[in-house]
Amino acid sequence: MAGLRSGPPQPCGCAHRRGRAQRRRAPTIRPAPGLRQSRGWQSARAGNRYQEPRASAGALGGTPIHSLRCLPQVHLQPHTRARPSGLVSACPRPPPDIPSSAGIRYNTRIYRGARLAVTDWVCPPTQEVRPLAKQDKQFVKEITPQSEDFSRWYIDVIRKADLMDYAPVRGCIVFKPDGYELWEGCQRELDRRFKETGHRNAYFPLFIPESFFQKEKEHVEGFNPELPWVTEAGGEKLEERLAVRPTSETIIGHMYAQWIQSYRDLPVLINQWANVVRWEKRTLPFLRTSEFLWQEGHTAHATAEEAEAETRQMLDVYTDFVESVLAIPVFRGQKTPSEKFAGAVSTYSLEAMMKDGKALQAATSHYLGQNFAKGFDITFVDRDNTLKHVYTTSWGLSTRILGALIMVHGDDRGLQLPPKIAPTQVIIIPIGPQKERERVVAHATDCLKRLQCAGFRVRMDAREDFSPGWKFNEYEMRGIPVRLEIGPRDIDSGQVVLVRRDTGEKLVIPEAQLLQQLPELLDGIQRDMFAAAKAFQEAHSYVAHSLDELSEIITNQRGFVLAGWCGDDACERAVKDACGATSRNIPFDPPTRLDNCAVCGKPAAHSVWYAKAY
RNA sequence: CGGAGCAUAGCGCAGCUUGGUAGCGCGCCUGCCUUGGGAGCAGGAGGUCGUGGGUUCAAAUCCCGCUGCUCCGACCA
Repeated sequence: MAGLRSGPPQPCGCAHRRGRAQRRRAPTIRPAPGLRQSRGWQSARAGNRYQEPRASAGALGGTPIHSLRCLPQVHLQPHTRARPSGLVSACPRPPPDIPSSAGIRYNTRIYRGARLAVTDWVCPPTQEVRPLAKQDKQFVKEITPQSEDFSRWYIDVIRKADLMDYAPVRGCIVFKPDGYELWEGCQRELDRRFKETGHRNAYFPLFIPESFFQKEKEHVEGFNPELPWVTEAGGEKLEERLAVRPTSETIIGHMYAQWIQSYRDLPVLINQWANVVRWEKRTLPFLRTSEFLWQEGHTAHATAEEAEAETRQMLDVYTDFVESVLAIPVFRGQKTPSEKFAGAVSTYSLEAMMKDGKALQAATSHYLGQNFAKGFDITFVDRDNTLKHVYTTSWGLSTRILGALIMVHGDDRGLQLPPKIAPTQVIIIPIGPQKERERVVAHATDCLKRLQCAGFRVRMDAREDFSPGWKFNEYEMRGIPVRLEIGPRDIDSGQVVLVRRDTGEKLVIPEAQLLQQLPELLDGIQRDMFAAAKAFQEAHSYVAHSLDELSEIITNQRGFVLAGWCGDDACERAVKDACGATSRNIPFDPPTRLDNCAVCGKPAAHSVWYAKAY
């Protein structure tokens, strides 16, 4: 850290390089490479969850800081590096109600080969709206515009927003704190939902004996090419090589075989948070890395019906999480046989549409039937005193979802985070001349503490060595949903300025109403971000009746195309060969029914979403 | 794993064709000055040019290998 460097540079006696041109400042605004917070970063976090503020927190008024007993004292001094800690658990409160995405409904109409149209658009209540200053100016110059090169944009954003760094091992990344916090948010929300549906966490080994993979034929064929092997340890060659897990069906199956004896032991409902490794040929940060983080649920049931219900239930859990927390609309459906998980009877998926029109599988849930039960001899004695194989499921969601989060909501200014997942929901920026500074920072700190105490995730940037304008751009790039500006004029008139990241709208509200209005504002942003993503998804969803039509849309329009499918692998393959799109899934509730296979013209067994995929 | 491109200071790049002293902008450090959309002035620090070999009196520069990243294709969450 620069802040730890010692003293001013010492003049050295040796012949130092000379002749550097005199430094000239460019007249234009320049970016801040590195985005380091070198010092004086006065910030603190509140509780993990975005919640309705407590009524008892009171209105923002003249209550002195020290009267808020629930917070430790925070000393704000310029150039301190201390981060106030202990604020995290300052205000314990019950879990929030996460409204289901079912609350938002959209009416769609389908045209032949045409776009799906959105007719409902929810706007949050707004107060006074001031125009965004110099709105058309491109501030974040180091981010390639999406329209120019989407891939480049993606890489630029994740690096500038400081989410990750490349690791020295090929295809591996470091999740930096700002990126890892997003994953922690996913864990928090998902874990709660898993537990609410009766699951418990456990942890299984990273290493899997080679012989385990042989027990399920499809499984071994599916994963063999991408397994890393441990062949030597402790200076000796191993008798049996160990795979670094690509997924844990096998080793968990092995354990379940020992744990399950009777129908009374069922169901087994276990989830594991873990890292897994798949040696990928082509890697992309978050989307495809050699090692990635995920959760994998593994359950065992007495009947097929129960296992199938579990499979579908977890898909619902994922849907709720992805749509209501991440504000990413998804297409739900079943994978075609060629796209299903190696070893599964059936695979279900959520497919999300990125802003370049490509698909990203957001989560999967597999009904494994008795495939693994037979491979690993997982049996139980049923009520009728007969020995039976169990029925298993597995379901997973990985850090890949962060790539979706970025590519669904991000824009040319950088990241854009939905309030429910944003590690920081509100950034407070005190503004004012030197002589007013003490007063402004004290007031802003007061505001910070009230918001934190009310359960919001808030930070303040009171650094003096960055201009307000710089900070505005900085936090927009980092995707923080709401910026709160406090300056002398605001204090004098008892107001604060709130600025939305998603629309750029400025709202000036009385400070006394902040605690009442902020939840509405955050909810509004959450809703609008989902609605915007939904509108985009529907605007880029098409229906095709022939391979030519399908191909033309994929090539020229980008997006998802719904087409009839007879069920033959060859027809699916033909689509891929024609335009590079693969079948994403067979939707549960297709927006329209198609009578004939788009490729061969035979009666269609299903309607399938096709798209180019990540 | 095939095809292409890139690798020089924290970041973005020039220098390479035609071998000979390591350069620019931003950032960083010090001081002053400033703060409602990326301010200004002055001074300063920082690079064995990805890595290993070769050619040469001499290599960032020429040649070969390796590694990593990016893009395009085949495989996948």
